[in-house]
Amino acid sequence: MPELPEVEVTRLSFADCIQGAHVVALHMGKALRWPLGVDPDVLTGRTVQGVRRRGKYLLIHLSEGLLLLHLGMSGSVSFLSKPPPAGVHDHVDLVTDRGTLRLNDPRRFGALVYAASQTAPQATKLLGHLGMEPLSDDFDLTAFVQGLKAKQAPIKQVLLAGEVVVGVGNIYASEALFLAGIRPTVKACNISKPRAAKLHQAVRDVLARAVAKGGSTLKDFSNAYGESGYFQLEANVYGRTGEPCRVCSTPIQMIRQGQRATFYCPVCQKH
DNA sequence: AAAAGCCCCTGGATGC
DNA sequence: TGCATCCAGGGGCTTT
Repeated sequence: MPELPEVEVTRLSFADCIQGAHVVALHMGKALRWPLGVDPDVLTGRTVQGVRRRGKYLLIHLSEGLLLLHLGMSGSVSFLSKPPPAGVHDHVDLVTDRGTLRLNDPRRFGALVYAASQTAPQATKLLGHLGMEPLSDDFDLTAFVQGLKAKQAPIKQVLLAGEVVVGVGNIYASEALFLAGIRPTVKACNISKPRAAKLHQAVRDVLARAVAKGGSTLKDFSNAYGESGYFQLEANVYGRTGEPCRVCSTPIQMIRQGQRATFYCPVCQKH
């Protein structure tokens, strides 16, 4: 999926358009990861009050209740004033009087879930365990260091798990660890405070840069206007197995951690 | 309690 | 060209 930058760019691309709109209908096609959890018809007439983001979830706040939208691995949304007939992978149409928010998701790992409130069980189940927001003031260095101290797992997997910090997906986890000079296999609790501080900064930097570039490292990502950002941001290690490190020319290595690929430079990331 | 594995699903790339 | 295999941005759930 889309990692945090892509989700944030997606949010920015339709939040202003849909704010204040009235829901006309909600059409759900093929099953996504979870059922909506409510009769779609009950949403008709409610007002969209705003779109926020928590981790990789988009929170579409209604005059009553909210919709949790996740793009999964392959989801993208578009906001259309005159939507063409739904294609095979278009699974959600949130029709409003300002336009239709359409979810296209070939792999259907995405989800749209209704929650009566942010503290309702449907919401807390998905959001309750999430860690700090890396691009907000919430991302406190001391709390980050303490969070890492509490984890025995390899740092790459701790970043991915989203319990310490959210939004770092498989690409940016490798990229942030490269920037911080940390080997992905190191136990999180064994990272010294100064090195954790470097990682803290690296996570912020890599995500903020990607947002500024329009969420660009993903090869088939496009925002709600259908504009794509095809590898505008150069990866240092991700997907570069065997290619020379941009700093020291050592071939980049690929390993597997928790059935996900991890890339690193064995020289720049010694431990 | 925490960490590791297991799936969900489809399409594109690669290999024989 | 055709078919089989592998791989992919996530993450909740089940098993160790």
